[in-house]
Amino acid sequence: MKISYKGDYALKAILDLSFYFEKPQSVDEISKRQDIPYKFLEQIFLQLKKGGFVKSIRGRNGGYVLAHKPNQITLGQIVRFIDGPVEPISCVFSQKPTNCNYSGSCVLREVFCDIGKMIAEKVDGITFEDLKEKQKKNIAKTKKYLDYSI
Amino acid sequence: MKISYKGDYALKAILDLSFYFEKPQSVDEISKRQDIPYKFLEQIFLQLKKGGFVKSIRGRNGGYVLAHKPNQITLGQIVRFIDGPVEPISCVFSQKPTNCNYSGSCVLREVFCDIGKMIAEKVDGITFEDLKEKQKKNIAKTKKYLDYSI
DNA sequence: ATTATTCCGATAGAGATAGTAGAGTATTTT
DNA sequence: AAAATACTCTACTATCTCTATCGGAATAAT
Repeated sequence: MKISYKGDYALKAILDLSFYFEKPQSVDEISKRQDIPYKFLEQIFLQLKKGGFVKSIRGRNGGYVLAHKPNQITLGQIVRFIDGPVEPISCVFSQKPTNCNYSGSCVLREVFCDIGKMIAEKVDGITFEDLKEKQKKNIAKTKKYLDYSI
Repeated sequence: MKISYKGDYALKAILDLSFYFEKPQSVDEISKRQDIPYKFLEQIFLQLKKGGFVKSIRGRNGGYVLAHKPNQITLGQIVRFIDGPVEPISCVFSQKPTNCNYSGSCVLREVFCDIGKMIAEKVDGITFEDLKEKQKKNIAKTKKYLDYSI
């Protein structure tokens, strides 16, 4: 698993929307709040919409909202959608027969398979509701004021 | 962590050498045994040599040998050397201050930090001695199976 | 001298990454 | 009706990384 800028931005965007479940947020607002290049974020949202993660409201006062509740979207779903499989090497998930000499018994493959499972368990076990709640707590702890009106 | 072909080849090469600790193996032999493009493997060995993982013997009957015993080389060392940090995102390991809005309390960073630690623990806890022994056992099993099938 | 081998620098095509540009469409407000 | 806001869509670019490949020089054994 390697998170690209695009993936990172997508996660931040979804997390941002999680704080405003019902109210559409414009690309411009999110771009500024999360410090993401506007035009890049535009593209990312189009992709996230195609993936069924967000819905758009066009026209003035429009923007994006989550297509599902934050507790129904996992970190893993977004990561996989944007950056592909979370496994560290293709032989773990590809359909093609491995070209290892000891294909059936490749010890390296076994290790990476284990690691892939560990990662998957982690990212599939975290929802954006979890992240949102955790962020709220973190913010309370650091006593930082934030303009999240909920 | 994302393992490239180069990284995969490097791991296979080191594992291969682990079976012949004292006897130099030529790039040609390893290239054939592990099904790795010859010229690519040449480059990889030069890099591994620079990194102090292998030693070379030039000229006829030359080749490469491990610079240390297999139990003193970990999977993590090679992966990091060839493919860089095992952490899934740069904000986890980079020195630069994060450009998160909530830098001190970025929940995404926390998650990826956790994952990075999990991966590091795993790859740093496995030596090529471990892999070698495991492979031996796997081969024995396969052989047994083959004997039965005859 | 011949052969086997490492050493080294250059090149190249394909694809990914991280954007940028600009015109078009939909909706609301005035 | 017009203006303002905001999403939609296609295309483009510049840089980098990945995965090699090529040709030859240096070294050592026979």
